[in-house]
This record gives sequence, structure tokens and C-alpha cells, in this order.
Amino acid sequence: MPNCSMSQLPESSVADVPAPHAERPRYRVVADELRRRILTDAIPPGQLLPSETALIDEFGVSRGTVREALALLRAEGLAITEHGRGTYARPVLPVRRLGSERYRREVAQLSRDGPPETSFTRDQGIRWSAYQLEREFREVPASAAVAELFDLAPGTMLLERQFLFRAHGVPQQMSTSCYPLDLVVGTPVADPANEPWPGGNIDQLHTLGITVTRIRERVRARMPLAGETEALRIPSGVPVLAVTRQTHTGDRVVEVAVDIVLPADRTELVYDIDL
Amino acid sequence: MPNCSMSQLPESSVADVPAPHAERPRYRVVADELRRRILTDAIPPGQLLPSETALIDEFGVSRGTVREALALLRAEGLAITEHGRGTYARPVLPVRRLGSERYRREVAQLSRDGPPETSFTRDQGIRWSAYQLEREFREVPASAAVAELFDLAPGTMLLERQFLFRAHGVPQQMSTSCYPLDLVVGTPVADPANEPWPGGNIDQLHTLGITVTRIRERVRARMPLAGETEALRIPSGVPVLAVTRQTHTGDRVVEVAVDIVLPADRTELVYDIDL
DNA sequence: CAGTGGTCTAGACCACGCT
DNA sequence: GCGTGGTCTAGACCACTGT
Repeated sequence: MPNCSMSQLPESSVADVPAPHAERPRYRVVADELRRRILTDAIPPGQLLPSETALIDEFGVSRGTVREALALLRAEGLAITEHGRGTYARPVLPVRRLGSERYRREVAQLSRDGPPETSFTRDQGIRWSAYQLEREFREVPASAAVAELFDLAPGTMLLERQFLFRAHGVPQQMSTSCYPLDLVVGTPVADPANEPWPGGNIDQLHTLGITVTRIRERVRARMPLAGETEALRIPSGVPVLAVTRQTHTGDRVVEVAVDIVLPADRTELVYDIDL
Repeated sequence: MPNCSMSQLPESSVADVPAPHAERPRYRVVADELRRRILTDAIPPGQLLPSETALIDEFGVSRGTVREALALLRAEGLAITEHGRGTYARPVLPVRRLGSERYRREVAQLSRDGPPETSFTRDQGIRWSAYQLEREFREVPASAAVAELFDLAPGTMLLERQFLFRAHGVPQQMSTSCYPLDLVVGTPVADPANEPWPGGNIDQLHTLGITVTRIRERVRARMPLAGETEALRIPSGVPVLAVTRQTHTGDRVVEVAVDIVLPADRTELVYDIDL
């Protein structure tokens, strides 16, 4: 009975005021329904979602609300939007599988007969003709973080090598790899023209008389930085895998890759642990 | 002086029309400046950003524009917002390091003297008293995907075990792990009351007379699903690491964890590759 | 050109956290 | 109660993609 008087309230007019969101906010209702359609394959990967105008009509909400719902789906990695075209259910991309076998020299040796390979062209059958490598070499003093990974004094001079790797025209990976400068200065390894080096880092070190005995990789994930979003063409809602690699000879660290950045929608890392 | 003629333009009135965005959109200008402050530590982790009202005044834009800028920073994982309080520079969380040593039985044995440990309590010194485990066991037929990971026929009955793992009250991990039902039915392993099992899966299998020889982990990253965001209390802009694990005895797969889900802002996976 | 999304404004009211 | 962010509307104009 306390509510009997409710209907008598002078509610300005009728639906003049945006109804209060006592329950789930409207943009969530829209997002939930679209998410359902995507996850149940009612809208299969790659297919267009209804246009903003259509959603305004279907749900009876304003454009701002529709756009908020779509922004949520993008942040969840379920949809991508292209200006002038529309919003799509996120297509499933072919996955690049990176196994730890890629570091074994025997595998590298085998590929000598065919096209050049490195630790990141294996596991996918990418051919020499299908990938490009942009690189830039510099001599820099070790930062505190890198020095710690090398177990060297900060300021020790390093050869820093930055790579951007494309396969089939699509950027697949950025990385920064460092050697202690005194290890490589004056050798073919220090010459950018020799990249990509068949057999990769492990073979490079082998030509310097160094046999790699262990590699340690630390894997994290995060959202891409601004530069990475552009360079790797990462759509919103897609994280990156960030791998830090230490290459060991016995207890000595002879190479460090600070941040191997891989778009997570196209990459799987595979590790075997033998017990 | 270059602006003298400006005031003579018949610009309808004065600032009546939102200036066209010939260059960078305004919300990006706001976001770029705030990002700069965060990354240069002008606003250190955990500290409040200016309020929306303050940003409206500082940049002379509308509230919608300010909110769009903040949404961008959240999506980049740089800021988190709390209703009624404000927006903070994202605090740096203590990282849980998960090394592959955690699977070695010798390590598990060592911990027998102290509090119970599993493969996911090691590497962090978490004590029995500091973590809780929620679990739910079910008997289910293998889906096509799981059957393939086991190399078994789809429909084979499995014991499916779901876990939610908390440390210090904070949810740290969700996972679903499966054993072939005929392997464990009627044994202590099939009893949820025995979890957490000291020494973890590897020790469980050992009591069944099975010695694990190899573990394969496949690591991917993605944005969390709706349920994961709630269960693991993941703020927006933080991805999850999704690990698929196969536990081998020789060539036989005796355990599969379909999706070990780890919040990426609190986790680092470490793998050693011996060559 | 029409249709799509991108940017921006002004104003309204609701809900949370504090003091 | 005040200040914070959360939700929503209505309308405007810009910019891209197609025919």
C-alpha cells in the first residue's frame, strides 16, 4: 500500500525523463545481447554486427548508449570497428605456435638446406620469401634492469638490436635483443646486413665459440603501449605477450632480449618441461 | 599578432560550435597528457588523477570528452577508476612468479615437512594459512577439444575439477583440470575433501603408480570473460594468461588442464629450456 | 550520393564514498 | 551534504567507405 500514491505522482509527462537504471544499465543490456549473439555464433566471426542506427531502433536507446555497449565489446576483444564500414565480430586469426624446440641447434642445422630460418620462423613453415625483418643496431650502456638480467655492472656497453618481424606482410613481433659489446664487436654478428641470421642467436653465438646451454624465458601479458599498437597493428581489446629471454652458457648470461612483444591474438607459446 | 584577424571572423558567435578536430582529437590530447604524467611518474602508481571536473577546467572540454580520455587510459591498463573516489594511476602489484621447478617432485617432497604446497603455492612462499581453495568436482564426458588434448575418443568419461585459488584473500587463479575417470574413480584423488593435495597433481598421480615424465604448457593471453572478471576481480584493461597443460607419462596424457586462468597484472611465468 | 562510424557539446539525474 | 564518478539523452558536425 505504501506505493498506491505512486501512479498519482505528477511525472512531468510520460517518458520525458530517461528511466532510472534501477537494475542493469541499458548499455550493458545491449552489450550482453550482442555478446550472446557473438558467442553463440548467431553472428559468426568476421560478420557485421547491426549498425549503430539499427541498434538505436532495436533497443530504443540513444546513440551514446549504443556506442558505450560497442566500446565494451571492443575492450573485451569480441569486436572490432572499422570507420565507415561497421563493427564486426572479431575474426579468428591463424595462430603462430612457438615451441621451445625452436632453440635447438640441430633443428637450425636441418634448415640450412632450405631457406634461412631463425628461432621465430620455425613452427609455422614461413618461407624466406614470406617474411621481412626491419632492424636497427646501436651501442648503448646497460640500464639497471638489463644489467641485472646480464648480471653485469650497469653502464657496461652493449650491442642493442631492435627487430620488427613481418610474415606475409603482417607484423608479428617486435623485440630488442642485447649482446655484451666486447663479445661481438668486430665480428659478423655485429653487422646488421647479416640479419636475418640462419639459425638465429644460438648459431650466432656458436660462431663466436660459445655453446648455449640454457635459455630462460619469463612470460607476462599486458595491454600494448601506443607504439606497439601501431607497429604491430593491434586492434583494441587485444593484449600482447611480453617475453624476457636470457641466454646462458653455464652460469654466464650471453644474451638478453628485454621485451619480445607478440600480439596475443595470433600467438601461442609452447613449453615442454621434462621431469 | 597573428591572431588579430581571427576575432573578425563571423564565427556564428564565439565558441558556439565545437571546434573541428583538424588535428588530434581532443580526448586524445587529454589522454596523451595524462599518460605522460603517469609514465614519467609525475603521477606515481596508486595516486589520484585530477577529477573529471578539474580536467574539464584544465583542458576546456566537455565531460564526455574527459570521460573518453579516461576510458582510453583504463583500456591501456594505466588507470583504474573507483566510483565516488576517483581515478588512480594503476598501482604496481606484487608479482607471482611461477617457475617450471614447481613441477619437480623433489621440491614437493621437501615441502612435506612444512605446510601443504601445490604446484601453484610454490615460488611465492605462500603459507597454508594464507590461501584458500574452492573446488567443485564433476563427472563429465570429454568434449571434442579436451578429447584431442588427451588423445582419447570424444565422450570418454572424465573427472573434471574446477578450482578457484586465493592467496591473502585475493583471487589469484581459476582452473579446470581433468583426469580420465577410470584412472581415479574410487581413489582418494577423486575426493574433493583431499584438496589441496600436498605435492599437487604430480604427487596425486604418483600415488596411483604413475610417474610423470613430461609436462607441456601452451600459453596464450586474452581479455577476461565476464565470469573471470568477477571471480578474479580483474580491473578493466588487464588481460589474463590462459595456460593449457598436458601431463604426460611417456606418450600417454594422464591429465589435462584446459584453461588455467591467471590475472596478468600479478603473474609471471618462468620457463627454463635446457639445450 | 547515402550510410557508416568518429568526435564533441550541454544538460540531466543517479549512485557511491566520505565527513 | 558535497564531491566523486556512472548512466543517459538529443543534437550537431566531421570523416571514411561504398555506390
